[in-house]
Amino acid sequence: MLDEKGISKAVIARLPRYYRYLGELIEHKVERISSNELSDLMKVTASQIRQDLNNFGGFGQQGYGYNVRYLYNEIGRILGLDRTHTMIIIGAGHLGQALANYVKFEKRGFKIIGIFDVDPKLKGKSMRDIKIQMMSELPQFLKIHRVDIATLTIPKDSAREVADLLVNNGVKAIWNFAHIDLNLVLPKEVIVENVHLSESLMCLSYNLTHAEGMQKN
Amino acid sequence: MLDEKGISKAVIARLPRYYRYLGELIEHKVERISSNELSDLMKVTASQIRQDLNNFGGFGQQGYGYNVRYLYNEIGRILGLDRTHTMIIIGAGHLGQALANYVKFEKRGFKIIGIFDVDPKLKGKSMRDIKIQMMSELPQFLKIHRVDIATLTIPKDSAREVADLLVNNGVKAIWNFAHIDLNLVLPKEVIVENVHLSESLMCLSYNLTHAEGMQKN
DNA sequence: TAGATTGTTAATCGATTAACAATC
DNA sequence: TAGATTGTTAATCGATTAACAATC
Repeated sequence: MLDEKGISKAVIARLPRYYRYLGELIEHKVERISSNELSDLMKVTASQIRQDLNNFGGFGQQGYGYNVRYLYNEIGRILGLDRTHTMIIIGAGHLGQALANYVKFEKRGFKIIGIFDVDPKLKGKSMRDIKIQMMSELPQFLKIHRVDIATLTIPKDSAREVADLLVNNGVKAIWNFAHIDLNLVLPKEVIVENVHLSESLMCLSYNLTHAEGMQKN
Repeated sequence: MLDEKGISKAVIARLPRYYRYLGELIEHKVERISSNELSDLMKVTASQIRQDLNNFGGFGQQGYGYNVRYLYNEIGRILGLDRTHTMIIIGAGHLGQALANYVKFEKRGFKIIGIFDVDPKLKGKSMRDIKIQMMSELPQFLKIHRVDIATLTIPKDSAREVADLLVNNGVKAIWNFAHIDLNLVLPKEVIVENVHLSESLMCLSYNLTHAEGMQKN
């Protein structure tokens, strides 16, 4: 396996999309594909596909192209989808529920082992066979269970405090839906992936407002 | 107002974050800020801040910096947050409910005027005073109401068909949560903003898997 | 006025695309 | 073998950063 260090964020962000298209090709029983055919399908340059993949190793064969299933598995491995990641969800509101109920995550190896909320009304209730626990039970839970990823679907005001608690109890990665840049306030070795839905909607609004004069890039 | 055409996606994507920080500064009663102070706060270069803002006009003053509230309002205007956008939600599952219940969208001018689903069990039920309607009622609804944005929180398999229906009935922008690149299958003048949550989670997984050898950029 | 800080041009850096030799 | 297509180097393009004159 070649060195996978120093890969740019842009490349990494494209991998899941390659993975998705390859998965669909498998569903359609396609066995091999050239960078040119994939380029047509995904509307990116063949050059970019080859460059991106060669960051991680030579997965293709001259004169043949890429074996779809092999490449799919390799990208899955690069993305860490060949392992199981344990996950907890903090915040059992609608968004937390939406994520907890999203079955496909389980299929990709993200196993939800706990759901937490501050609301006493939710005490004892369950989501997908997982009992909702109170936040006060979280520290003890973290002492017993290894948690790879904590998903934060809580209001921004409590996000920092909760994130600190998680990090102090050994959580190494946070999937953050609160409107705060947790990466700036947590130790830099903690992995934070921010999902800012309102910012996505604002970009849509920008494009809608400035329609007709299509922006480049 | 200066020309706002030809702004790169990277710049646009940063505007909501400036907007958020400026909003917080207003909450903290900060009246003025220099690109250098904002740079410290947001961990981007002062140069980038000045370059980004100057794509849209000179909002600052030499020797003074930027007036926080003025800049906030200007960026809001650039993002189209000074108008009201009508929005419908297609798919009243957990994610659709999460978005429908997110009060802040309303505050920013995104007004939900309809929620649709295929599930007859949801018929007659309401979310935030908005009655859930059946998909069969959608075409008629679109003839009566101007819809700026359609939010798609439905499975990927029906997404394309529904998107076509929306576009054929005059919807110009789609906020897409289904795992399909609708921008590639719809007419190019239709504005599509994709939110692929599973791809975000995969990036997190990548970083977790390759931790210690931190990636650049 | 002097000091501060912008707006903007120029320099650098990195990412994307093109080209082609290597090779299946 | 001949044709196809990769892996990889080189060229281009665009985005970021640095520098500084303009000016409040």
